[in-house]
Order: sequence, then C-alpha cells, then structure tokens
Amino acid sequence: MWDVRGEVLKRAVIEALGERTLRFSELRNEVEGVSHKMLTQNLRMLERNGLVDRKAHPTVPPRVEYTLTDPGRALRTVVDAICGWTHQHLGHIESARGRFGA
Amino acid sequence: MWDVRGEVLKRAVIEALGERTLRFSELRNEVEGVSHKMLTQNLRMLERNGLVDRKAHPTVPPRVEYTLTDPGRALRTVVDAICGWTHQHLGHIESARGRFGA
DNA sequence: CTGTATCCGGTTTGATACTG
DNA sequence: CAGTATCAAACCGGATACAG
Repeated sequence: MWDVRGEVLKRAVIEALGERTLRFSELRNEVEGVSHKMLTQNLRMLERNGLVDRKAHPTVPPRVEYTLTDPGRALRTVVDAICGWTHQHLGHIESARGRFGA
Repeated sequence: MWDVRGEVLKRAVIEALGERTLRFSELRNEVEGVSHKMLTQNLRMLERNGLVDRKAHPTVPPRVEYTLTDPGRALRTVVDAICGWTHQHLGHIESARGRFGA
C-alpha cells in the first residue's frame, strides 16, 4: 500500500528535506536506494510544481541545494498523516496479509 | 503530482466506498474510467491489506459487495488531507508550472 | 455478474557513458 | 559534484477471450 514507485520517492524527498536544505549528494544519501537518475527526475518534477526550490552555486565543483517551498512544507503535514496512519495500522495490515497468504 | 497510477485508483476506491457498501459493478460505475482488470487488481490489493472487506453472495448471478474496514475508513482522513492540500495549493502549483514551462 | 488468464504495445527504469 | 543522453530490460495496463 502506498508503496508504488514515483510517489514514495517524492514523499521520501519531502521527508528528507524537512526544514533543512540539502545538496544533491546529501539527498542521495538520505533517500537510500534511489538511483541518480530517478532522484534527478523527481527533483525536477517537484521543482516544476513549485514544491522544491533549487539553488545552484556557480562554483567548481558545482554545489546545488534543495529546499522545500511553503507549499512543499505544507505537504509535510500530509506526509506525516500518512506515516501516522501507517504506524497506527501496520499491525492490522500485517496480520491481514498473514491471514490472506495462508 | 499525486496523479500517478495505482495510488490514485486506490484513493478513488476508498473515496467511492466511503461509509457505503457497493457491488463490484457499482464501484466500476462510481470510479469512472477504470478498467475491469485494474479495479479487480486493486480491490484484491486493498482486501489483502485488510482495508476492504469482500463479501460474496453465492447466488446466480453472483453478487459481491465491498466495504471499508476500520483501517480503511481511517484512511479516508488521510485521503481527505491530500485532497485538502491539493485544493489549497493548486493555484500555486499551476502558476509554478506556468513559470517553468515559459 | 464477477473474476481469471493471456497477449501485446507503451512506459519506466537502471546501467552506462559523457559533459561542464 | 551535478546533470543529461542513450539503450535494453522489466513492468504495467488495456483488450480480449473465457469460466462459474
């Protein structure tokens, strides 16, 4: 449940950012298991939708920082609600799976 | 955003069921645009995770009714939060898209 | 009516190589 | 370090046919 591709990754990014500002590579470490490509792709999407702010420093080597915008931070509430629900009902879900698989 | 495949459909099913009990065909009408296959597949998933209760009446023709379980109903709150957030920030998102695409 | 199985085309993804 | 381009493999969803 809710563990379907793209969405989970976006959620993970939002959770990872929280109130912080992170560089691309930091984000990549934070959200484990994500490929270079997917992270880029999803960050572009989040940026495009105005949920994430991208700040590139014209240095060498490059340094790019990502931060949640206001709407992005507002989304954290929703993400937290999802996490809360999951935490609260995980037991039920797992036992349901157990009965089903049996 | 959030409009990615499987998840939307599960949300739609949860919204459609609400407090009601619906038959397969009723659900199919309620969630428009969903294919026979996808609806079945997602209902199985929801059932497997204990979010939806499936009650089959051994009649001819068959009559199968779906209802949200307690965890399933609890999820409605989360779904509503998502809808609320979307409603609240849609303007911002669209203007962000506009700036980006330009 | 409800549900399963199969085939098939489009989409998505990870790996890899390359740029500034 | 951050990002793009390309390509084959895996995945997914719709259409269709069939069953109880």
